[in-house]
Amino acid sequence: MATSTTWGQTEQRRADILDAARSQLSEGGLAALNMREVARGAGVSPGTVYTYFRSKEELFATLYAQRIDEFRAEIEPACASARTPEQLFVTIATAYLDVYRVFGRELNIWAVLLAENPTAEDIAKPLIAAAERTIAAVAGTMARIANARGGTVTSEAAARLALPFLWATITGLADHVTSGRRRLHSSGWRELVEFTATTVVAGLDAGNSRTPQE
Amino acid sequence: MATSTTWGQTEQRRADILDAARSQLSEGGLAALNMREVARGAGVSPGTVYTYFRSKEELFATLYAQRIDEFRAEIEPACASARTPEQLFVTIATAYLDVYRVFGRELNIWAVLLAENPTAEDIAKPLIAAAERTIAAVAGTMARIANARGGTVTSEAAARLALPFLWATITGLADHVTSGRRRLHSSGWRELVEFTATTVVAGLDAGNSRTPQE
DNA sequence: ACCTGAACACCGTTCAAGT
DNA sequence: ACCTGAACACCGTTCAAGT
Repeated sequence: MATSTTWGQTEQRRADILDAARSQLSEGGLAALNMREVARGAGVSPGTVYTYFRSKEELFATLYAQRIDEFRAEIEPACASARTPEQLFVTIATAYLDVYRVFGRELNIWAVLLAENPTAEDIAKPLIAAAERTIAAVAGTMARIANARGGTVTSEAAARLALPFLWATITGLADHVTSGRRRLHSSGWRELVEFTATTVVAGLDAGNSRTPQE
Repeated sequence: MATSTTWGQTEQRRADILDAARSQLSEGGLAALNMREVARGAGVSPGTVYTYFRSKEELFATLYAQRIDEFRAEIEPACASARTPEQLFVTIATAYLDVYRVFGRELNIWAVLLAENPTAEDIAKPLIAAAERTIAAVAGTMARIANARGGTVTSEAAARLALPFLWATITGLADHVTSGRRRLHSSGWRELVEFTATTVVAGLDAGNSRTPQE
C-alpha cells in the first residue's frame, strides 16, 4: 500500500502527506492526528513532514482551509436556490455538522492561531481567507432573501448582529449534537435543526418588524 | 509559599492538589494543566497526585463539577427573581461565559468521558450530576415564567426542543466570543447577548402562539 | 535539493522503594 | 498507609548526516 512517490516529486509528496493526515483526522479528530503516523502513512520519515509543513498546526490548518472551501461549494446550490431562510439555515447547519465533527471537536483553530505565536498569522491566512469567502457567500444570500421578502429595513444593530448570532447558533447545535451527552440519531438532528431554523427566523422577523423602542 | 500540609493529612493534601490544578486551569485552560506542575504546586511528588486522582481527566472533571455547582449558585438569584425570559437568558449566558473560558475551551468533557474508556463512567458521574442539577433549576424557572405570562400551552415538540436549542445558543455564543476571531470587548458581549435574548424569546413566542400548521 | 532517523524535550503515568 | 522519584511510553520537533 506504500505510495509510489519517488525522490524529488515534491508536489506528490505534499499530497501524500495531506492524504495521510486527512485520513487520520477523519477518524478521531485532532486527537488522532499523529505526526509520526502521518509520516508512516505518507511513506516518508518524520523529518520530511516538517520540510513540507512547519508544524502540526500548519498541517491541520491547511486541511481545515481546504475543508471550509469544500463546505462552501456544498452549500452553494442551496445559497443560489433557497427560497426561505429556514431552508437555508437547515442546509447550512447540516453541512457544517460534518465539518465540525472532524475539525471543530477540540480545537478552536482561530483562537490558537491568532492568540499565541507571532508566526501564526501567516499560518492562519489561508484559513481565514476560506472562512471569509464562505461568510461572504452566506451574507449575500441572506441579503437577497431579505430583499425578496420585502421586509422592513433591518436596523443597523440587527444587521451587524444577525450573522454572529446565527453562526453561534449553528456551531452551538453542532457542538451539542457531537458532544457525548446526547447521541442524537439523525432524526433527532433534523427535528432540532428545523425547530431552531423556525425559531430564529421568526425571532429575527419579529425584531425587524418591531419599530425600535426602549 | 510551600503548603504546610504534613504527612497523612489526606483531606488537606487533596485540597492542595485541587487548588494547584485550579490555579493552573484558570490561566490557559486545559492546555496549561500539567500534572508535574500540579504536583510541584501542591508540594508533592508526581506519583502522589495519582493516589488522589486516577488521571488528569478525573482531576479536570472534579474541578469542572465544582465549577458547575458554583455556576448554579451564581444564577440562582436570577432564577428566583427574573421577570422576563430575556433577563434570565442574559444572566445565564453571561455567567456561563466565565465557565466556558476555563473549561469549555478545548475539551468536551462529556464526549471524552462517555465515549472512550469503560472506567470513564464513574469519573463522569459527579460531573453529570452537577449538570443535571443546573439544568433542572433552569427548566423549572422557564416553566414558572411561561406560566406567569399565560402563554398558550407549548406544543410537545417545542417543550422538548426549547432547552437544547437555548443551551446550544448559549454555548455557541460563548464559543464565538472566546474564539480568537473577534476579540469582543464586554460591550460587544452585552450587545450580542441582549440581541440574542430578544431574538430567541420572540422566536419561541411566535412559535407558541402559532397554531400548529404544516 | 530532498530526505533520513537518531536524538532532544516534554508530559501522562506507573511502580519499586522508602518512611 | 502515605509518599517519593526514577523510569517507561509516547509524541512534537530538530538537525547532523546521507544521497
